[in-house]
Order: sequence, then structure tokens, then C-alpha cells
Amino acid sequence: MGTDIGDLLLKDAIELAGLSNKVVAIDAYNTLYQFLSIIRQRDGTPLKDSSGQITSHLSGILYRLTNLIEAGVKPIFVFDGKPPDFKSDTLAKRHEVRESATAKWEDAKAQGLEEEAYKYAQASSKVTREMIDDSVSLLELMGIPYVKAPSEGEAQASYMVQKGDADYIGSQDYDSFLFGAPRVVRNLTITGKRKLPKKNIYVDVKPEVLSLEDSLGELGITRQQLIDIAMCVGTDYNTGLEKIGPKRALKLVREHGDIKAVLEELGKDIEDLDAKRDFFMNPPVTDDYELKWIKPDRAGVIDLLCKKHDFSEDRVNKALDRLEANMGGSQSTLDQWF
DNA sequence: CCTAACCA
DNA sequence: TGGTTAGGG
Repeated sequence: MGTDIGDLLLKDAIELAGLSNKVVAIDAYNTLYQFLSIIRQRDGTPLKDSSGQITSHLSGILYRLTNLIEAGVKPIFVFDGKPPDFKSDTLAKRHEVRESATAKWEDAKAQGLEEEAYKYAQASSKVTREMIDDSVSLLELMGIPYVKAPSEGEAQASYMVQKGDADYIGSQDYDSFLFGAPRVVRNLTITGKRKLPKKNIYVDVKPEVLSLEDSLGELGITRQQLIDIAMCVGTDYNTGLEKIGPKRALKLVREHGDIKAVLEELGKDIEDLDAKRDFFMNPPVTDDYELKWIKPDRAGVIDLLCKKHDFSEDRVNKALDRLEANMGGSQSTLDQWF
């Protein structure tokens, strides 16, 4: 998913505390997908309520956002709108990959291949309309603002950071840099060691921040050239050129100036090149949003999570206690929020 | 992913 | 107390 330019970019590890009082525009699709693929049992089954509805995304939102707000972060969720027409190949491909992964998951499960089963279970994850609606409801009840993008969520989030309404984009992908995001934060979790599944390896997962300006300066290129490099490697809107990874793409774009000259040199072509380049530079965005963090509606959250989706009332109340304590629950913290 | 419980 | 892991829904 996204574009594979991460190796070219500068990353700075930080503590979550460093994001205190920062507004982070979280890429909703990216985050929900992450929750769905990772919040699973050992056999690969996602969390479900008694009626069989998947609830991994709701669990992720409740606990992750509670942690972020406790750390002083001011999160916003940014949802996708209508994707551009030239994304249809990528979307079709994702659908295909999901279908085949679902079948392979069944096979592996039947054969008792646990590791395989888990891998394919993850790849079968799908963010459904219903999950998005559920997530929006939960955010509203938790008092956390969200924005509905006219088109790509990452484009909208990038615009909000450019405008100064947010400080960072929260996403694991690098696409927002193509849309001009000044700052991105990855690994937006509570800091700590994490055990790799099925392996005896522990890795330090720390939030890391990336600055577009710093990376462009380091590489000695412009944002348009970064877009061109990404398009050589492949984006959601085009398949990459054969045998061209980020390193060679960087070299080629530096050498020839832009992707047009690179394509001419290689005798290749990318469909709708101009429209796609322009979409990255000038994506559809909106100013129609309001960012307000308000006191959570405890009864509403309990009703949605516990009554409708079988969450433990005890656990949800504990999370809400923490949320309230840091978000308009006490006068002392009110000032920093409003 | 995250929490909670368990054990050294 | 902190590392580890089962269980969450």
C-alpha cells in the first residue's frame, strides 16, 4: 500500500510525550486497517461481538485514543471521500489480494499451519462501510473531532497541517509527503518493546517524526521531484517502472530533472501522467470542518460498545475515566484544551 | 493493537 | 517491579 519511498526519508525517533499539546491529523483508513490486521487472536480471528460483527477497530480506537489523549496529544481522525478514478486499479488489486488471502487463510487453518494462517488472516482485512460508520459514532461519543475529506484523506490531512490547523499527520504510509505534508508521525503508539509474533525477537517501537523540508533538503530535490521519484517506484495511481526502486529512481530523477525526461530516456510511458502529477500537487480538499475536543458521552459509549458490541463495561469505564480526566473532566486541564 | 493478570 | 503472555469481543 502507498508508495515505497521510506528509505529515502529522514526519521527522528521521539517520545510520545514530545507530542504533548500537538494536534495530530490521523489517517483514518490507514489506522483502521492497521487495527483490523493486528488486533487478532493467536489463530488469526479478529475480535468479534456475539453476533459475529468484527470489533477490532473499535477496541483500537478506544484504547489508542485514550492513551494518546492521556499523553496530551490532540487527535483528529480524517476519513477518505471519493477516490480519484485513476485509483481504481489499485482498489481492484486490493480486493483481489483480499479474496485470495481469505481463501488461503481457510486452507492454512484446515492444514493446521498456524503461522501461514495468521499471515493470510491479516492480509484478508477489509475496512467496510459499516466499520467506518461505527468508528465515526465512537469518535463522536468520545468527543474526538473527525473530518470527512472530499477525496483522499491523506491529502486533506496534509492540507490541514500546511494550513496550521494540525501539527502532524499520523500515518504509517509516506503518501502524505507527496500531497505536501510538512510533518508526519509514524508508530503513534505507547512507547515500548514489542515482541514480533511467533519469533523470539523484541523490537523497540518508538514514534518517529519525519519532516518534508528536512528530507527534501537532505536529498537536494523539490517536492515535485519527490512525486516523480514515487511515480517511478509506484504509487496508488500507477504501477512502478520495472526494476526501479527508490535508490535508482532518485538517481534517475536527479540526473534527468523530472519524470518526463526519465520516461523519455527509458522509452516508457505512464498513463495520465500530467493529471496524476497534478493531483498530488493540487488535490481536492475542504475547509469545511470544526476541531473541538469535548467531554465524552459516557452513557453513549457504554451503549455502543457494551450494549451493542459486548465490550466489558468495567474496561470501558476505566478507559473513559482516563479519557475524562484528561479531556474536560477536570477544570485544571480544561484550559489547555479550549 | 491494548489491558490485565501472572510469575519471578 | 517488570517482563511475559493470555485474552479481549
